[in-house]
Amino acid sequence: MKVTISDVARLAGVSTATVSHTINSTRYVSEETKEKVFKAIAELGYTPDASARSFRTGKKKTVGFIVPDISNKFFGTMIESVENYLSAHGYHLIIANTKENMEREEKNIRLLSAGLVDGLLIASTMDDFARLDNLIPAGFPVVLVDRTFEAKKYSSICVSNFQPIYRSICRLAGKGAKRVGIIGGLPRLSSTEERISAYRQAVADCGLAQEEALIRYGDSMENSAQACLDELLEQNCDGIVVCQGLMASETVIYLHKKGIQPGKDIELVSFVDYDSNFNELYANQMDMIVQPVEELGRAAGEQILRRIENPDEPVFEKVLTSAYRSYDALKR
Amino acid sequence: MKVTISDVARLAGVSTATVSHTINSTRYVSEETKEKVFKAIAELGYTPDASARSFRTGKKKTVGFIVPDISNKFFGTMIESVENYLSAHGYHLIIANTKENMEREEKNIRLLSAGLVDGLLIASTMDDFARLDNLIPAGFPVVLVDRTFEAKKYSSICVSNFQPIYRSICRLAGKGAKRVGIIGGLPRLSSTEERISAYRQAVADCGLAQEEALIRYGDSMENSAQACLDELLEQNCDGIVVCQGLMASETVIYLHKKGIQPGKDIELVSFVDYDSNFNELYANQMDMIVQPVEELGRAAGEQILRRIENPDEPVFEKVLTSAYRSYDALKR
DNA sequence: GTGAAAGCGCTAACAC
DNA sequence: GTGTTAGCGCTTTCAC
Repeated sequence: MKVTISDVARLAGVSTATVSHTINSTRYVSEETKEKVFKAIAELGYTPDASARSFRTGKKKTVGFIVPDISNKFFGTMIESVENYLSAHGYHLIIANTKENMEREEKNIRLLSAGLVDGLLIASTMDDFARLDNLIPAGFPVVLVDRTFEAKKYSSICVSNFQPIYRSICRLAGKGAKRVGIIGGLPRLSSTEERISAYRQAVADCGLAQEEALIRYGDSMENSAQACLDELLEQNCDGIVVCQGLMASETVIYLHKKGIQPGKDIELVSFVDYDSNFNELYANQMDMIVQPVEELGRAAGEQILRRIENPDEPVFEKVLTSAYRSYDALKR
Repeated sequence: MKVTISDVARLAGVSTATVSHTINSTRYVSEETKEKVFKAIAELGYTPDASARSFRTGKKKTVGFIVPDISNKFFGTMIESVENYLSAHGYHLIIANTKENMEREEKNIRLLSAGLVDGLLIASTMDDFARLDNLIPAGFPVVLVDRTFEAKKYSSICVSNFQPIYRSICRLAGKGAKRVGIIGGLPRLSSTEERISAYRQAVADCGLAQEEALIRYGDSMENSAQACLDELLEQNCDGIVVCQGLMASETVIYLHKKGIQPGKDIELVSFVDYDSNFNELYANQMDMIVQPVEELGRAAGEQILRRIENPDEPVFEKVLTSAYRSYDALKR
């Protein structure tokens, strides 16, 4: 049978209140009483029941993380970093995978916010802020991660998308490129939108070809880059920018198969996933944009705990910057 | 304020019992009563409180997964597959990352099994079964994943380790290799042990060099393969077997940097992570062992739910087999 | 076909 | 310095 706090109290010859207070150090208990209590606990092998406790206190010590694609290295590393921060602060992490599917996101937010977690980290795949907002109970702690919305109702931790793209286009222009294509992620995401708009602006500013056919969108899942590449190569691009890590590795492989060498036959700039081994292999053939994933995760963990512990703090926005690794720097 | 079941009952003019039964379809309720109840629920925006419910019923509808390294593609894909199965069956997944650290595993098992989850999936990093076993409350549903122990006390889902290694050594021998080295994972793990013992046996059976210096161990985390490789190359190996995906990619990169080409200058066999893009890039230069990660995850989810729902079923063991991709098959 | 009420295990206000 | 006890929101037995 399950051993409860009353069993411990009985054996130790004290009240349940005293047991509770000894366990939680929540009021003074004399040394000798403490000792009796701990002895009884050990003897019975008592462990406080977490679900009774969270029911009583209303705190679950648990955070939910709505992720678009767990098996993606970018999010995998982020999850690791979040989990690391949370567990160091006594919280647990519940993962929900949406596979970039809005219905799944909807369902998961609903389930998790209904008393399962104290707060929610969301890397949303929603196209519509209102649809997301409707799911969230009033006052429920939420932090948006990696992807945000116009309406600044919730705190967010993102990475600057404009700057690295703008910079990369200018670099390609400086090296003589005339027709630079771009492969973006899902068009509905804030990150994609920012990147594409940076592209448009840079292409205009640098006097490069401005054609809609040079802008392609993948879905950032397995095998979505090839079709985009075919279309881009047909346009005789002399430069390509790839906006996501998985698609970047697919690009590299596909070009390799076609015998097209980055840095020689075509200029390539890619978002690469943190610590992906591709970085190493292609570091001297293409420019890389490396997002600070671990910092993203840490900051997200930090913010959600803040909001949980102090829900009335004003909305907070953090924008981190990516590292830009130019391959020219590596040639001597 | 939080709206509770009594608020709904009051507004609908029925008892809390009726509300509960309507929500859960747990006894007959007349159509008109149902209607009143649902109307009240909608009006108040009522959501049953998950933590009250799990406190009352003792079921959390949550499974914990103790993972050695979340950011590793192998486990990332596995987590995805587990989460997929669980969420389809109304369960949530709590992730705990141990970073191959036994103390962290200990702490996490203790925390999670104390009323936070209904069952535990463990890819254990423990060297000692007793140490693991001590942490688990009697009768608590546990399924071991990917790594198991001599004592068959818990159900397990693993991948056959002996066969692919044995086979690969024989293949290398058949191609004329004389000195085949191996890079194993953490020596304390069952998977490593099985692989190394397959290696020893194959090397003996095939008449290859049997030297302890040909057996090296990495820790399967970032940057652990290089040192092993240096030592192995010094031994003038003509073949190398790498027992883990991350170390395999590091191997490929390191050899590339040193100008050593797999399949030409040296024979290479690697465990590669499912769907890692390296597969594509090196498919015609080295043999690959691909583990059925998704099936592993699905089977693990299936088994843990079985044990949760029927704790008295006998212990179950499943051993899946890896795919072997020989690169010779690709040359015409 | 529905209601009343006990009680899951714990915390915390109140009392002494 | 410690004990008594109400009650968190729900499910479920028992009763009608």
